[in-house]
Amino acid sequence: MSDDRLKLLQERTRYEPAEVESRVFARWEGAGIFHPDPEGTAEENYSIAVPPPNVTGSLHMGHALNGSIQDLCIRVARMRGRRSKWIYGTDHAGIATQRQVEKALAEEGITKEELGREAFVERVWEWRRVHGGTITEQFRRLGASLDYHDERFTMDDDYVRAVTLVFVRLYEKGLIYRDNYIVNWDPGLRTAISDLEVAQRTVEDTLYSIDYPLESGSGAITVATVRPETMLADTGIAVNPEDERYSRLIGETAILPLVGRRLPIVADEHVDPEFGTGALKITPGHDPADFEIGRRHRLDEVVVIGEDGRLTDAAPERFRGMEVDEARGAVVAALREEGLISGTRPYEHDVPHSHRSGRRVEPLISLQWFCDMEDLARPAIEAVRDGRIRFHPESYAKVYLDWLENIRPWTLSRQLWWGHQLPVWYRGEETYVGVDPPSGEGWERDPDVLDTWFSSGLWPFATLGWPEDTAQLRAFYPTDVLSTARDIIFLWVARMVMFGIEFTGSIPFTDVNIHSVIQAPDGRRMSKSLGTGIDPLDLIERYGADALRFGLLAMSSSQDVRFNEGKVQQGRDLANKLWNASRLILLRVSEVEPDPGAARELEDRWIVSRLERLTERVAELYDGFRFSHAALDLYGAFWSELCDWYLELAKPRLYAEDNRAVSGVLLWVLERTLKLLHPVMPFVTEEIWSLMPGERGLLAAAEWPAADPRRFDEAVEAEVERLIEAVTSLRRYRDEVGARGSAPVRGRLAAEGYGGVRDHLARLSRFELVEDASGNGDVLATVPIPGGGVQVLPSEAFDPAEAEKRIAAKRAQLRAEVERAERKLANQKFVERAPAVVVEEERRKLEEYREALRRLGG
RNA sequence: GGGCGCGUAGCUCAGUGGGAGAGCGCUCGCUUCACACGCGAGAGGUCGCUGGUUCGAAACCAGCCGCGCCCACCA
Repeated sequence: MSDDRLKLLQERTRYEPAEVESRVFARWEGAGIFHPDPEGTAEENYSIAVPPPNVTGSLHMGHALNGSIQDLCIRVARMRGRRSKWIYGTDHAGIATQRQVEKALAEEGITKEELGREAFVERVWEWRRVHGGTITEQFRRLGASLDYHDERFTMDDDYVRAVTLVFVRLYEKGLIYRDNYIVNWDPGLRTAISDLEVAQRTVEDTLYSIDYPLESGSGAITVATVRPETMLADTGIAVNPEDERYSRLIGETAILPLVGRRLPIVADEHVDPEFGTGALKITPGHDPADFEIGRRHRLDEVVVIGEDGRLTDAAPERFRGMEVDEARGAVVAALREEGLISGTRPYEHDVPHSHRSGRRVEPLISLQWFCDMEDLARPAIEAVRDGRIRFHPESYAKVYLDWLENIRPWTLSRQLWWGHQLPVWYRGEETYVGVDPPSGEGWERDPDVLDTWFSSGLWPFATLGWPEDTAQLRAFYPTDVLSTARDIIFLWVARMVMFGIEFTGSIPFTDVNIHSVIQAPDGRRMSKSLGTGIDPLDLIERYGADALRFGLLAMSSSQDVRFNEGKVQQGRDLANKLWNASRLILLRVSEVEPDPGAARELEDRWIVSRLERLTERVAELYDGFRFSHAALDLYGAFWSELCDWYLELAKPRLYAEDNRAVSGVLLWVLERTLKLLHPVMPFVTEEIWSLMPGERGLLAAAEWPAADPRRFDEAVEAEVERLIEAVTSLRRYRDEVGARGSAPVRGRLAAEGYGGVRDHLARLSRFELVEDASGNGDVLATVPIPGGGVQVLPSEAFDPAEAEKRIAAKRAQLRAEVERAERKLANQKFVERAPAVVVEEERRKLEEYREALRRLGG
């Protein structure tokens, strides 16, 4: 080791992530291990496509968690010797990005309309040039081993061509079509949005009862509505066919107040006779349910609320041009005047809101582009049903299947400027859809762009060069794992499966990992607007990237989990402990090869056995997507078994003049530990790896260890287990009797089976074990240990009076245990029906307690 | 309305049929030559409630209470 590195080890008693991380990251990138050559087949290689972050976004806790998970997977695969590519890139994020730029323009006092489409789009590109690199830099800080050399963007020319081609092919297949259909209109963004971009919110409304006179003149039919202004677009009334109150009115006609339109009264199953008056006004133009009913009964479709949120010319003149809220008041007032409002009551219900703008969605009939999903869904359902794609946890397969089995058409077009413009041109009545613009004069291109998630659906293969048959595609598609939070299972995961199968003939990945949602510490959603967000970069600065990674992995066990900074601290402590354990080893060992075969002593064979088991367990947990268990098991095994016990047991030999044998074991132990921990904490492990003797290359590219069951040793584990129990028992005694400082308690070993570990027992418990045969006269107490006890003899270490009190307490405790076990064994049913081993174990314990009690003179 | 998940130590969470666990916090003791981001020893829980299955339930079943999320065209 070079002198300055040696000095660093000697002097630095704390691990300092800030100093290490950038240096280590540069070594990884310099070695090119994140950028595999596109060779071999996807079968033998390994790949993950990152969920592309919004191009102008910055790293939030969800990114940090999912980044930690994916990086762990990629690093394990890479160490297993598979050519591993973590596909990187960013998403143009249509609505989100357009809004950001619009906001920035607003601050300059310009609207996008003043700028014009072309100039506006140029501004967005400019925005991306300025802000687009932020999140990439942040992923580096996290240690993410993404393939940064091969960064994609959903608005790259190649990517746009792939998107266009997919649209054209689906159009040619007849799945994409243009239609007048009821859509979710976002009045804030002035665009149609899909069902998945709508969220229900509970709203306090007024439910109005309105009388609609019958044409026959024989009274009126009363309907209930929370949207009286939409009555101007009513084209029918529906009642339940089973509802006897209204059966005589079916086929009759009502007259729409304020408008005078004739409204047929129809029978439809959808109407709930129990609700309101049991009569439903039908507004096909402004209510999705009414739209369906209207189509079933061939009712007229009238649109009175325009895309600008104002009443259209289809409304009576006095209401035209009014905003919706204004119109509501005006309509109610007009109805009141005519005495047609027969009741009002407060009414709480769920109302669709735009996920993006937060505005109440205005359902209206609009001419949009749609994609029929049923044909695409069928094979995507099959892929999960037959297990070619597996969800982790499994329960999400059901969520996915339920959605696909009831899938509805997808509203594709968005009235935005930033995004993939539809490859559609019109000329009079003609429509042209194609990859290349039409020839001839007079064609006008559809101004709309595609839903952002349309291009996202192509992510795993469009990033690799599809539709060209590229080496990248052959080497890395299909990918292996897709990891994400549950909120985009439908928006993204399902659509990738559908598009993947449709356009490549292959499922896009085999395993879908759905990770926890991390909430704010108080249980609310973590969000910037609520002020509940916690910045992962801030945590990296305070605790280090390894600490953050460990903490996030450790806390992400169930569906939702509260952010717990303590877990990040635990990660920092672990990194520090690892650093210090390494200092102990590396500053003392002889320069020998790491060698588990050098394990001769009991404790050596014990730690080797334990680490082999840990190796097996960790691989199981990593492969089973149980990352929190893996992180915490590694923590526990390293801290307790390795540091608290093995290193303490090995110290005397490490400090001895000839420490070659133990050095071989220690180096092997360290090597194995670093490898197992590397996917969780890549920086600190890589740094320590570089300080180990010998020329060993990068840990990130080192060979992943396979557990060797031949080195499992139950007998040795049991023996050390006994030793640990005995040491703990003696230490407890010391503590209880108030033994002073490091003064040894004198004692006489009166227990079987400690021949080989007598010195360990004495040293770790701070007892002086003497061979004193001078009778039992001065035995102050007997401390029970497995297989016997230790007779305590007078010494300078403590006051005997204290000891007597303690023994009395212990006797009482043992008597209680004996009684409990006796009671259990007296139960005939237990003895007869419980498995023999269980009963036997209970008998064994009883004997043990009796024996211990007897030794204490009870 | 349907579905998923959660309710275990003061806090955040493990534990899915054989005597309640971890980290933090708390108490006591320790300048023990890797680490005070440390070492040692403790205290602390009728495992949401009620029934049931079982020799045995925190775990399995049923019902209830509370909380979170997703899906859904009762105006």
